[in-house]
Amino acid sequence: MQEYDQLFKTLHIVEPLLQEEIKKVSEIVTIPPNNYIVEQEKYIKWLALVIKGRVRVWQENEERQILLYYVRPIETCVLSLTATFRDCKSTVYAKTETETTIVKIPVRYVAQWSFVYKSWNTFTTQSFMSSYDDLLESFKKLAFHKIDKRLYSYLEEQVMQNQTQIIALSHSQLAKELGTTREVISKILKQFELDGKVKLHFKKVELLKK
Amino acid sequence: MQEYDQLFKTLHIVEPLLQEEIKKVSEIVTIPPNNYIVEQEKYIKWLALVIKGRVRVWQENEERQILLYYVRPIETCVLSLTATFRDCKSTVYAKTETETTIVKIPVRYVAQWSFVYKSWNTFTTQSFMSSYDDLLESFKKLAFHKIDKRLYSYLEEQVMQNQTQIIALSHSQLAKELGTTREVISKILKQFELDGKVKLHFKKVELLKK
DNA sequence: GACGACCTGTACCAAAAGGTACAGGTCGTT
DNA sequence: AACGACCTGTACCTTTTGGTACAGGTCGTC
Repeated sequence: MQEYDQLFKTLHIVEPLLQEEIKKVSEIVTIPPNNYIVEQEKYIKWLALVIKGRVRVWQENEERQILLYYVRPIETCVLSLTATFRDCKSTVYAKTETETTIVKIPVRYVAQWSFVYKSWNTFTTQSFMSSYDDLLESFKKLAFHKIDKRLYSYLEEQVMQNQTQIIALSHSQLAKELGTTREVISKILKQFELDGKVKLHFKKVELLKK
Repeated sequence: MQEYDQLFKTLHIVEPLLQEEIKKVSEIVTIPPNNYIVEQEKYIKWLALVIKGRVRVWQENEERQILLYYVRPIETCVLSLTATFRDCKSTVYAKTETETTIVKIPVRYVAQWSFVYKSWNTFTTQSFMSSYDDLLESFKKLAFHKIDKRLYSYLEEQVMQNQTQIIALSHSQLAKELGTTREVISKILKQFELDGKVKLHFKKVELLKK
């Protein structure tokens, strides 16, 4: 299967035995947009590797949400990974944003392989590290930057990842990404527009190049 | 050496070969209070395991600080651990708060052992996971809770960890822990006192039992 | 016991962020 | 083209947090 070959190549999984095992125990599924992958307080039974599509991962409380990160091909959701090892409840939400294809690997193999196969060990370790660093960076931004700066960073990030100057999100969606309210986003965006940083369209923000 | 035996026991390091290796390549050092262990932007050459004492780990920018966590016996600083694996620059500060004894293990062994020794693998993995979860929890608090609630949580946390109702920190030290300013802390603490939640002393806060 | 360094409390003001209310716009559907 | 659902802009107000200024307290030490 072509999906597996791509997966192995990207993750540098070279051991034939490991490749065999993955093919044997995993399952490839395609999920429509707007479906939950993990829900808060639910147990996670498998590790998900995203092959195609995009998954949004966030935290929420009663009245707010805040984005943690997006999972794109081919990354793995590290939350999923920590949950995998501890076999415990998830404290975050993950939902598909586009049609998404994932490889599901049952929990019990994940830890065991990391001791047997060097490339699996490397992959899981690397995953952890980069996620930890990312989270640390997010923490710092949240602690020290005001919302306007965080919003601008967010827009830049989106532009870079999607390779287009248009961010197709409404103000209230942006508010959810940043853990704030619609009005705040509206005001800041309007100010950005006055400053010549963005151009506003209906349900779209265009980031103007400097 | 008694320090090593305690270390092995706590970390469940059972392999005689690994115990040998650790003794051979590591170094035990005792550091006076208020010394930096890692500094932002500096390369980390070894992994530190705290055997005795207490290390404060935080982030800062121009005008503020915010606590990430404390390292106590026997935990390891995961930042140190991620840095260990990626052999890259640290983005946080770590400083001893009391006289602290640490075991220094050179970077190059840490990754390599985790593939050879099951207990080392388990230790590093567990370390990662719990740190990731902790950070996630901190992120959530920072995103959703107001300062008064975060301050109260912080006080409760200190009481639990130190086994005393007295938190021996000045208002400005508390402000640094939570990434805010002295005045804000003073006001909130005064309100807590009026509410009968705490009793204020000079450079000390006493958390009253409910 | 006088001095300096640092701590605490608070009045007052400013900035940032959040919330209410409402006017008007966009767009898909019927 | 009319309706409803949702989006955008904004005036206005409140709450939260931050910053200035200063009065007075605590404590070590010389």
